Amino acid sequence: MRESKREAALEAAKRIIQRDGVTGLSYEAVAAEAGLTKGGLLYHFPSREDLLVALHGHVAQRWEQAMEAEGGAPAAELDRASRFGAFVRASQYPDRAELLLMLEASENPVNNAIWDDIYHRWVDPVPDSADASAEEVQRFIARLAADGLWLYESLATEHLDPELRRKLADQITAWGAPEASTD
Amino acid sequence: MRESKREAALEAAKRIIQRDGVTGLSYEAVAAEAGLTKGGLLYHFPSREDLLVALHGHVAQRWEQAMEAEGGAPAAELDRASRFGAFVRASQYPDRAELLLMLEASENPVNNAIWDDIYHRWVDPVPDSADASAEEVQRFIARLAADGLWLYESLATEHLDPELRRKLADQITAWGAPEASTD
DNA sequence: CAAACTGTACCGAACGTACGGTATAGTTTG
DNA sequence: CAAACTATACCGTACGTTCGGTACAGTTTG
Repeated sequence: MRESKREAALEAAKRIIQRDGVTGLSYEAVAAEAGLTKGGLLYHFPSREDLLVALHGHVAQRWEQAMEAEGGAPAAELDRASRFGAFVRASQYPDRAELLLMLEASENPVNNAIWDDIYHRWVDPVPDSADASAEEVQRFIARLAADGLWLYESLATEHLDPELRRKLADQITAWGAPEASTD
Repeated sequence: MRESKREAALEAAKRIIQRDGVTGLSYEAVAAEAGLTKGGLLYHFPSREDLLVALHGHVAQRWEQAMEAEGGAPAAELDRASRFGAFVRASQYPDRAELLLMLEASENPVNNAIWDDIYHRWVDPVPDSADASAEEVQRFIARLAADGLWLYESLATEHLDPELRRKLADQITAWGAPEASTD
């Protein structure tokens, strides 16, 4: 048991957030869920803030791992089309905890940076409004559609039919990679 | 005639949620913001749950009013293209409180119904996966892109350039209404 | 007509509990 | 041995909720 229930605590914290939202995240709840005591938790995370920061890192890392699994490689090793394809495919399987945490992060620069880093690795920067070509606009809209799919699946009580979901992902991917123009 | 502070309290609650999230919504905070006392608030909203339900209704109504303003008429009086156009244009100006509340609602059937009603009035139903035509898929993706735009503007620290934002909205609207251009 | 009564809209203080955090002493495990 | 815990007790505060009271407009009734 040496070397830590820390990971277990973070996984438990993630489950609690999925179930009860960020408000439900208390030391006692996490301790009960993870099978350790409040004292043990406080040993790893001296304050609730510390727990939250660690949780952002943990969940964000899992998200990037999911995209890497879809793409078969880290972002840096993929061309733009494959990178975007992995991003879109991963958007089919959202995690409620991700959405809740990203929202929570949007008001906190430190946590926001955690998510921003990953975003910057996987999606193109926002085009300049002045010299935005039709193609750039189309690619950005495809990215927004992927975000929309992700949001939809996060919020909707009833998930989309897997077949339709795949159709949507394929079409969004196609629109996001006009021509075979790689980097 | 003595003025009801009920409406003022709901507006105050909305501001508090925008600023501090749902967690920040306490009787004391709302009372201070709305200029009445905790006791007075309790008179109108006997429990925190009651306050939240009323707030969902209030904010959702404001959202629909924004879409009606964009479309120039209630959803029922608009054809599909104009309806979707109003939906997309309204998506350019998101309200952080809306996102937070929609998220909160997604776990509560009563509150969820409030938002669902409006959604059903303004966007097409999800296509059947079996007989989904390419056009239906395209329209649904356009709707997802509008949601993505809305999410982006809700979360991003830096808002999009208004010119680019308009370009995006126009293009999304065009994709959402293939073969028919009513403007 | 006025006194009594009713309902609505609040105020203000208090209560109980949950929670974040502290403290500390003991126990397992690599 | 030291890191990684367990177990228990405690403190202060924030918050939801209860409750008794106030002010006043309108309605009823002797």
